[in-house]
Amino acid sequence: MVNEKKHATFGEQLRILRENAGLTLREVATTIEIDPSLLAKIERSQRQPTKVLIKNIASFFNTDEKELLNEFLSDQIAYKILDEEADLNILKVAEEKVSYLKNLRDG
Amino acid sequence: MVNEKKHATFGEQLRILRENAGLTLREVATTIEIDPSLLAKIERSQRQPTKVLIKNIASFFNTDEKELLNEFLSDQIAYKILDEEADLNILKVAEEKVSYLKNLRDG
DNA sequence: GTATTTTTGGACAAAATTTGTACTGAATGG
DNA sequence: CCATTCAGTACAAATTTTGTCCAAAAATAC
Repeated sequence: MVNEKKHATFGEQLRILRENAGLTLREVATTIEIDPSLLAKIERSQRQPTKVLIKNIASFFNTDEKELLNEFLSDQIAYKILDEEADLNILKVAEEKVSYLKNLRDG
Repeated sequence: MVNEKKHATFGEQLRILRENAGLTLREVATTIEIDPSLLAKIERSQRQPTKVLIKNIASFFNTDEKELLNEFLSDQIAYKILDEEADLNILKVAEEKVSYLKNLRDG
């Protein structure tokens, strides 16, 4: 009862979307105009989607683009932490830096 | 009484270290064997330090390498959020994904 | 003032990373 | 069998990042 599917990666969520629609990689890939192999890699987080691609995916599956983009961005951060073996508390620090930098930039 | 220097960027902290030591860019740069211009850019967050460089900086200033590295990593995350104009809550999502992924990888 | 040193900023080649495709092989289902 | 789907590798092309050089600006000292 611990890890529901909620925090799957972007790729996993994409795969679920596709499988729920009962479509193959090729079917999705050709209509969004990329190589099926690339789509497969994206589903397995071996390649990163471009923003245009995320937009196309969102419209293909009729899901919210902004939400998909957020999923992708949080993926990137999660993977960075994993492969830097960084302490989770850098997230808190990062958050504080964001407001620090926003203050500098704006007010 | 709001923003103490605590959440300055990596570069700003580096600059503070250098200025507190009363040294010029050139002085620091030559002993850690980089171009002064590169060091200046790093202080202004226009270039990113490599890990080796962080190590050298830490040992030059006698500060903790791991801590400096964390500063740098949190910088990277903060800048990503800023230039993607991402919602701060992706940090929470990222944190959850980290444990999700760790679970997948390990147990 | 002007000379000297420090710092900034742009331009750019070199290096490193990422991307997307082609191709091969394994697995599955007729 | 044969056809199709997906995984996995290799690699050229594209993109991004890096580090240096140089000149201009800013600060400091004389």
